[in-house]
Amino acid sequence: MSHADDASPSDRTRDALTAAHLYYMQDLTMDAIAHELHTSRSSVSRLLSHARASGLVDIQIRSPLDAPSRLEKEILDRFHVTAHVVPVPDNASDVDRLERVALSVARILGQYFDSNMTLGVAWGSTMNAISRHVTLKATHNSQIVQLNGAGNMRTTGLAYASEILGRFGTAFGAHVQQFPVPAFFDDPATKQALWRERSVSRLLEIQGRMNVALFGLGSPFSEVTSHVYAGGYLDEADYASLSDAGVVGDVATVFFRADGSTDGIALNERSSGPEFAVLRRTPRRICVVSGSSKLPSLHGALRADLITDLFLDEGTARALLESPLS
Amino acid sequence: MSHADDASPSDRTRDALTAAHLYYMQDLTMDAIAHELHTSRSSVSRLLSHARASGLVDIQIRSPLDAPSRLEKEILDRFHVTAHVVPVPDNASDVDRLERVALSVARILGQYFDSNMTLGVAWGSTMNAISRHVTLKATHNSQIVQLNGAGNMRTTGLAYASEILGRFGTAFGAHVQQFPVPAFFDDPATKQALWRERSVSRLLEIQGRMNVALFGLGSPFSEVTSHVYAGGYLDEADYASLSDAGVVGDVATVFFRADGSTDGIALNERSSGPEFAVLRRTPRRICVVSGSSKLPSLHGALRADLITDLFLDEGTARALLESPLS
DNA sequence: GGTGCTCCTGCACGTATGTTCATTGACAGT
DNA sequence: ACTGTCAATGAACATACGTGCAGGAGCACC
Repeated sequence: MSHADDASPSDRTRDALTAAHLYYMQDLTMDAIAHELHTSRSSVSRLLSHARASGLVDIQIRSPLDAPSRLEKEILDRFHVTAHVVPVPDNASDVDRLERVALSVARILGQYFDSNMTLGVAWGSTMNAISRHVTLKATHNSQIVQLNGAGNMRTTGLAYASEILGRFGTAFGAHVQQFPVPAFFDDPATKQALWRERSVSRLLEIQGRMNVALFGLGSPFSEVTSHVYAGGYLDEADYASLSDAGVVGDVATVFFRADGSTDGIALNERSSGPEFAVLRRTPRRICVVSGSSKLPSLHGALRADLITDLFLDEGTARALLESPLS
Repeated sequence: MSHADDASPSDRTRDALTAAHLYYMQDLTMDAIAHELHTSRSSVSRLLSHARASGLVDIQIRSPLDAPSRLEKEILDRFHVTAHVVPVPDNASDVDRLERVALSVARILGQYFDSNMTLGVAWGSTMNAISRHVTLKATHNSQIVQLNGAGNMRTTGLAYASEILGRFGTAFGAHVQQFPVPAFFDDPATKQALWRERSVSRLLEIQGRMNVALFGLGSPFSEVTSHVYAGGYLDEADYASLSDAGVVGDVATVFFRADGSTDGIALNERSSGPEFAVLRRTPRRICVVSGSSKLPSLHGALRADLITDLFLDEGTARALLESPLS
């Protein structure tokens, strides 16, 4: 018996594709598919897993526009951002909350990002969680650009940031543009000088043209400190100066006050993050928040008009709406 | 215990939506969802069924553009239409074939049709099969327009056509425009006269502006006769004239020859179907074929440039490619 | 307040699906 | 040719899922 089985390269993909067709479009059982494909049921199960994991099958949830959740509608009315409330039980732990919001975002992100686009991503525990779940989606001529440096006194941060960026990059088949600078410079002058370097200014230009920005929120003075504040990026003096300036949070290591203002916050002069003016020029600015400890920060970010699309867990959404009018 | 259960109208939808989120975006098990929603696992199963059936959950299969099936690519190269090959085992019966192709089309149709659009549909066994499976998709300000009359010597055909059209209409929440005329007039003059009536010309205008046309193929001289030829629409003389004229098939009761031409086919003067010129002005023209008995007809339709998107079963696709160059 | 009706629920069962594990065959290095 | 590595397979098992069924809540009609 002469085997005609030339296991061509993307042969598995081809099979996965027809299996997916048969399963999702024709409602065949895996057993039946196994029979049609002359293989075992287990293999079909695996093929389908593969199909889902590699983005061949795309499952979307489309709210019948007349019925967005009450919370999402109210947030739109009051803050003028498109909210996506992620259902999470109130008794969930903070890590659960983060993980589940991140998973949801990762699944939906593909709807915002496509070929020929540039995605700016920050780093931090939120971004890290998201990056660990992004689902594959093939794109062409697209790139991921790092929004702010991750170096600090102990490390260049390259490994950490590159890990996050890399996951986005491979998921989308996109080119990754790293930003190998410290999160904060010691001397603003150094930043100015470096910003004039062609290698850096090239990257800044890419940032300036990005189509989608994805970021979490930092909240320096909340119980649960974010990655930035735990990682040795700031010293006591820095911290004090933030407190004095009335800072409530940051986006990509750029700080802001409760009213959304940033003027006169000294640390921003030394930050590697994008000026908010740049961010505001980005058509889609996706902010991911989980856990109500970041509420003050979120209020500031909303005031500062940094957000067009907001992902948050149910509890935080409720808390946001219960807080005083703004 | 005071029940706060005010079973609001679209409360079920709301629940279905969160259940879908939890299931498809967060990969929770139905058990876990049941727990979070304070209900039983079975109810969650039903909620999810509901979510899928009512189009809240949308499952798409996206071929990673670099790997369309070999057949689809070859068809594109040779005939310049986007083919969608539906995998069907070669030993499947003709009804199976039709049913499975129809199911696939029904599932994918939502990707072609949206709000503010007009969909023209023909009738016949293929259309009937598709209509029985169309999945819900909410649209606004859209309409379904009947392409050709269905009346014959025995019936107005209204019930039959309206059944088909109606299913599309309810699936998309679209307004249905029926076409209450016979499939074929006895006297061309009657047709001319009627075509000048405002009620009819209004409908013809709608046809002229449709965004998507959906139709099967008729093949008068194949073993398996289509609905048109079995239903008493044509008499012996008509049949003979078609044969004499070298007709190989029809689209919406408008006939054509193997080379795609229609000139001088007398019956067309009496047909209620849209002139091919009208059809060709329609941006998307989706043709559904199952079973290789319709191959000659398909060839003609391709020559006549009636098709932009072609759905067919695997066997027919192979047969199409094996036939002589065209 | 009954009666019949429909719709919804949770249980229990059988089936469909995911996953572990031992086996196999292909391949590269020696 | 031997051997270790690796990916892929199907059998067997454990789990998750769909659905028929009986009971109960709501509601209209007498």
